[in-house]
Amino acid sequence: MNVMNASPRRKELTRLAAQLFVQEGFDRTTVRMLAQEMGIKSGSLFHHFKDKQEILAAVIEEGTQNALGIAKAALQSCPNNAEARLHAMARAHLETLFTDRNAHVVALFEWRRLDPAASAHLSHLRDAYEGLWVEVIDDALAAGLIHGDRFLVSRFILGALNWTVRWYDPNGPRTPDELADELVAMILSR
Amino acid sequence: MNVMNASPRRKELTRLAAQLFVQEGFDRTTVRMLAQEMGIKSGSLFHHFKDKQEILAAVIEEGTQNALGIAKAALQSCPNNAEARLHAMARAHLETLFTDRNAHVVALFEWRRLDPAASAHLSHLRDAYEGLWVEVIDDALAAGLIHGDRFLVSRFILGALNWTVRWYDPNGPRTPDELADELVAMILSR
DNA sequence: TACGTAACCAAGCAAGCGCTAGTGTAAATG
DNA sequence: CATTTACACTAGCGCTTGCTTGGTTACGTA
Repeated sequence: MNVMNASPRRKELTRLAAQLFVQEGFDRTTVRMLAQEMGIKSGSLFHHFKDKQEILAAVIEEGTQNALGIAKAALQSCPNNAEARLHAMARAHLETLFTDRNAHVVALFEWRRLDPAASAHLSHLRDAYEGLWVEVIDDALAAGLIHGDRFLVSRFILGALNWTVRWYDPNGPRTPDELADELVAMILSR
Repeated sequence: MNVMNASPRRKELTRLAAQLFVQEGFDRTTVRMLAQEMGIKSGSLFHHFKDKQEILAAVIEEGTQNALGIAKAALQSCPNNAEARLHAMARAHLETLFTDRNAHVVALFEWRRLDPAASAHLSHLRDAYEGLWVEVIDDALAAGLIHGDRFLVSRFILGALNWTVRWYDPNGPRTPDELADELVAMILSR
């Protein structure tokens, strides 16, 4: 059963689930497929997770916690000026997006499959993450680095960044950091 | 059966299907739900479409054809300079995205549910549409309106635009045109 | 009147779904 | 040593799924 634990075993199972959810989509991933990937029988799965929903919630929670941690760390260990912080957030976003790709793709594209309770709980986490962005963008606007409506600017930036999961090839010539820098360069006023 | 026809009846059914696919997602939309929404019984559905897959393909084809038409018209009826064309494309993109919202949301988020044959066929249509964008962006780069890598710039712009379906409220204070103009303003070099 | 065709329906099949119940077992805990 | 805990198993229930079957109805055309 284990509602909120995070045993190594459960973490590993969550990782495998994320992979399958990305490959097949949440709805098409059956508990039998999950169990097979995990090397157990489908019945055994419900020892680790209360139901299929909880697996989805675990995947998304894991990914978002991770993103929050990486972003906070990036902001603390970067020069304290608006431009550096903007770069740091963009880089952190893409870094977490591609090191933890499966979890984030699930969070981005399967969020609607969460039941209301899980969605409410996880919304707080996501809001905390987006709060970091709002701060950084406000600073950049105040510093005159970019202009426009703070709401629109942040949505456009996050949209451009999140959409990268649809086309970016990690084995291609560009690193995620280069991607982040190119985007920031594109929107900086000069 | 009717593989490639576009009778008024079929068009209307396709429109209703798009709405349900957005509401519930393709996988969660059952043929019984579709039939009920259409005011017929589930068996009758297969008189109009060969299978559930074909309904999805019809929705996406309809939407993409529409987008292509609107974009071409917009480009032809706008001043022949790089900046005007960039504005026109961005506006056309958001116009079609929100007048034909359901079909486009399906195209963006349920594309992977297409079987390989339908996907191959529809990819050509989508490539034709993206070809228009590539032209316009190349012109804007050549004119010095924006800078950066042509590939990255186009992906970032399309990402920011497409992501709007996740947050934009058509009943809010902003029009799609204003959205498009704000995005173009954000990336123009000055 | 006779025919062709588009549109529809009632009924149901085979397959697959999430999940439960009950059991076995090895390791950790008292 | 006795008990609990963690993890895995088998078997299958109850239900829904996409789709098929075999037929009826409405209507334009010859």
